[in-house]
Amino acid sequence: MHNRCMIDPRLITLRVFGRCGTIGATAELTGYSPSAVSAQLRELQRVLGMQLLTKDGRGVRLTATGRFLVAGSDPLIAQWESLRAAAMAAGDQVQSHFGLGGFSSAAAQLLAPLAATLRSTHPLLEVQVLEADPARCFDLLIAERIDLAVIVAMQSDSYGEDDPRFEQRVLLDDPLDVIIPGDHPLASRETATLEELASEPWITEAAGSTYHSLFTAAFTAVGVTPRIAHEAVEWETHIAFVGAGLGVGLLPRLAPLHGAENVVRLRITGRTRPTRRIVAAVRRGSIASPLIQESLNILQVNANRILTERLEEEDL
Amino acid sequence: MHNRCMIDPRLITLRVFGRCGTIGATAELTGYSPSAVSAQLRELQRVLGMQLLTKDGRGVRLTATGRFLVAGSDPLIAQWESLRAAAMAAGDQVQSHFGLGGFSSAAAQLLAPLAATLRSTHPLLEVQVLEADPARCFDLLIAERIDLAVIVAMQSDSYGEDDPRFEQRVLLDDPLDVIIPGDHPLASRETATLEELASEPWITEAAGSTYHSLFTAAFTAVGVTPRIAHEAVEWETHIAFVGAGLGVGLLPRLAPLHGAENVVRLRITGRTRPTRRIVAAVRRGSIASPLIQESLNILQVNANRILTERLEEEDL
DNA sequence: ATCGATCATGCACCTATTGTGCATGGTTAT
DNA sequence: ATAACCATGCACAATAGGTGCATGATCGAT
Repeated sequence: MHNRCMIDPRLITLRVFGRCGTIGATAELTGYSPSAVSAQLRELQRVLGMQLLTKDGRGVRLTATGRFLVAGSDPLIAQWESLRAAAMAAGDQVQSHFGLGGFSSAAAQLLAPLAATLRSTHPLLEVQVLEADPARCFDLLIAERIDLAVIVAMQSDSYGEDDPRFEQRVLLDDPLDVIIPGDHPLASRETATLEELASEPWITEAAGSTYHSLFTAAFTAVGVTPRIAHEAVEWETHIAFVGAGLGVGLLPRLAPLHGAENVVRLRITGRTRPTRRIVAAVRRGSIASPLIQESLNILQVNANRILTERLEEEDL
Repeated sequence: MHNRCMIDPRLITLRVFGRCGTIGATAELTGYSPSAVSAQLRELQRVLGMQLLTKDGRGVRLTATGRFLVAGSDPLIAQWESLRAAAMAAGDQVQSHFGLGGFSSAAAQLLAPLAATLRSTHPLLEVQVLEADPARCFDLLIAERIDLAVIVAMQSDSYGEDDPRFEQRVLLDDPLDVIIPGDHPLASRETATLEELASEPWITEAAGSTYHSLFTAAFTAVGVTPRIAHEAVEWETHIAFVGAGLGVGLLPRLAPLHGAENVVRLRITGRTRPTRRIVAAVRRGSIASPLIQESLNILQVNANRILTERLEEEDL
């Protein structure tokens, strides 16, 4: 649990606190107890001779100095990651621990094979996979719990493409299919357009969730406002709802149907073909690390394999 | 003893090892025991998954990866120092520990007043002064045992003016006087030239010492080769030798005669007036720190005071 | 060759840093 | 007013990290 190193772990903790703003959340994210986080930050202030935190209501918040330190530590972390990566590459060596993070369908389709491959090619490397949603993946990267995350890119998120803390690389654009009940008028079709389905009752995630913004973006692009009938979190649930005839929904191509009863998957055609962009994210500077490079290659190969399999599928 | 922070202390230890090449010397310099240094470096290799050391005869030496890491850590350290300095300045705060280093006459004339001033202006700052020769001062800076050093600049040394690990600032040029026995024919003079004293038996430090290079440089500048009769380490000893009539010697203006018997101090005039340049050195990046800035100002004020007192003296 | 010096390292042991779990006190929302 | 939440202090436990000494390996000098 304590594989952080080189940069004082208490500074890492401070950075995490800088993100989530409360001791409790910091503890949850870092894997420490709240008392430990509190003690760490107190000790950090003592050793640096800086006041970093102030009481604020029932919580605490960063002082100006604290915010300054958090922001200024970005290049420091990046520099270290970069140095480590270069040293690894120069010495043709590989670290002993490697943390991966990703959301469910990516974890199943991309992360699992990656972990398996790494496990066989580097027998004495302990690979750890954490399933987490994209936002949490970024937090886990900051907390140095994981070293590489596979996530869906989100424009609406607080982590921009050019965040100084991360480097990102597109792996694949995963199209969204539409799933409809088997007894739906369009069920015998192969493809459909969003316009054709505009008046259907839709099943989506709760507002603010990972895919909701993708959902709304897709429909605003075609200029219609879908009627949201039901909300579900897991794809399993989406599928079940559709199977029960409650409505229609979007399902990423990567998410398998598992031969669900009474559910048909249709490709979306027409002007707007919504996709989710799946990217790999690492801490800035670490991208040159041999292990990261190897992982990215494996991911890319898998992503390409998936894409070509789809093409062959379509050729049938 | 363990005020190092933020950058993993084991990396600091590795850097020190990179300089002195042996575990024992590293231990001496860092203040750890040899076992501790050995264990630290072993642990560092484990946690980084890199092989940094190799057996070499009865000792160990850095691998290519190790050297790479040591060299590459320079900017990392500088970046941290810079960040800390900026945060300190931004928050108008001051660290809790401050280490000073310097050689004897600088320690007496410049460092002691500095420490006294800091002690009074920052009552809860613990100031530590280490007397050490210039080369060791640089090592102590690397080892993070001290934060600021007052040293004589040496062109022949392995630490150049532009070393990426340090920043240096000239405090004052301290002229070298000549000291001769009271019964010497020139004893009644106020000044002398090096040429006039070329044939005297000279007292100097051992070859390779801090001042020996200064000594030879002065005489090569005037084109004569002095006869070195005796060697002494401490100025006290130099003075005693001269007082005993064993020869003549050079003595920095900053080093006091303490009313020694039978010794006269003469200013050196003529084409070549040897001086030793006294500079302050800090770890790169830390120069913006408020405490460092304040210290440098105090040092500069003291240096200027010394210079003006000399001018007034000469006016008499 | 032999002996002594020099180095690094392993081991037993000790210390103090740093973690957890629980209780407490202050602060906000219902 | 009461409940929920948040940070923190304290007793206690684990463990990282230190010292000192003994050991083994290598080199230089006699």
